[in-house]
Amino acid sequence: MSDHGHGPAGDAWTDHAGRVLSEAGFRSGGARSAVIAVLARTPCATSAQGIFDALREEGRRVGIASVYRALEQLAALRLVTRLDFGDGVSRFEAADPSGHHHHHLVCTACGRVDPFEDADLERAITGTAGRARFAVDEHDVVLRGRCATCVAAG
Amino acid sequence: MSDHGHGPAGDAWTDHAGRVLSEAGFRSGGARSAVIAVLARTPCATSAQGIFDALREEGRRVGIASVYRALEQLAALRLVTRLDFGDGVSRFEAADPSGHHHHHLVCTACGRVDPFEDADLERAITGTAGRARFAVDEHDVVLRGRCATCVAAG
DNA sequence: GTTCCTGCAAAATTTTTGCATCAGT
DNA sequence: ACTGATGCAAAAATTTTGCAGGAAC
Repeated sequence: MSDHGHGPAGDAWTDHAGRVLSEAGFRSGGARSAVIAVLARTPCATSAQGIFDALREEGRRVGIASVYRALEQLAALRLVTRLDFGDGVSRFEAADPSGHHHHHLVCTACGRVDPFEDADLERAITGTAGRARFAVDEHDVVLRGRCATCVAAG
Repeated sequence: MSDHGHGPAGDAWTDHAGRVLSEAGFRSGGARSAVIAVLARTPCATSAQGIFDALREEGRRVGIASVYRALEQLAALRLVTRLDFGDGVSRFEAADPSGHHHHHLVCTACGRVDPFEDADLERAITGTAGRARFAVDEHDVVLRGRCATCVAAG
């Protein structure tokens, strides 16, 4: 693969995250940097356990508590988005500082998660949010169904 | 209150649920009936613990395991919708057999959850689902922000 | 009477917290 | 040096499972 190690966020996001963190008064520790590195190269929602496993595989000895702490801080600073697909595990992904984002298709048969983007849907949500009696500043959309592979498998 | 005890689903839903359950070969036990009764009169997403508490308050001695088991069965039969607002607690609400449904506004300040409906949004989702490479049969939308009360409170 | 349902307790899972130690500024 | 960051272990919170007794059919 020529695109090795580059997720949707990539190095630009890594740099951005470091900048925001230091401006917020956080120090640059090893565990959090490692979590950021994994998120930067992960294309879509991963769990805390998934990040922990990835770090262990590359020989990095981190405590899973540090992974959770890092994710919580990153989410508070809006550097990562927290997602819930209803399987009892929180998932996380790097958040583009421009606000550009995608939503998710979840296969109810195999658990596969695919990202998708849809401008019409975003427009509709913007309209809905404008009419709501809440000051909306975030939204999540999850579509559930069967992926092409599972449909083909019967 | 003149509308005492009637949620959005009400008695019609209670009857429908009983019918679907018996057709699916389930017996009519006390715990599950009690869970159904609570769901029928609850206007919007509640947690298993909330249902358990409601039952205890009315003097019904149910095990929380039975609540979870009932909810799982009802969800499998599509009689209830399972929701996740990202706070680590699964929530449930009666599902209208017609497919008519609403989505949710969640206040990030006080935790309040309000339902809303939006035909434009539904249309957009239908369009998105049609273009997806998944066979979509379900969707969830969560809008997060601050409710009027919390906005007013500063 | 058989099989499912229920309640209680125990277990499993995911996430959070306490604390001594290490590292960044 | 001071203070935040980290790893480990213990705790907390939510959900699931095992099992004996009771209820539905």
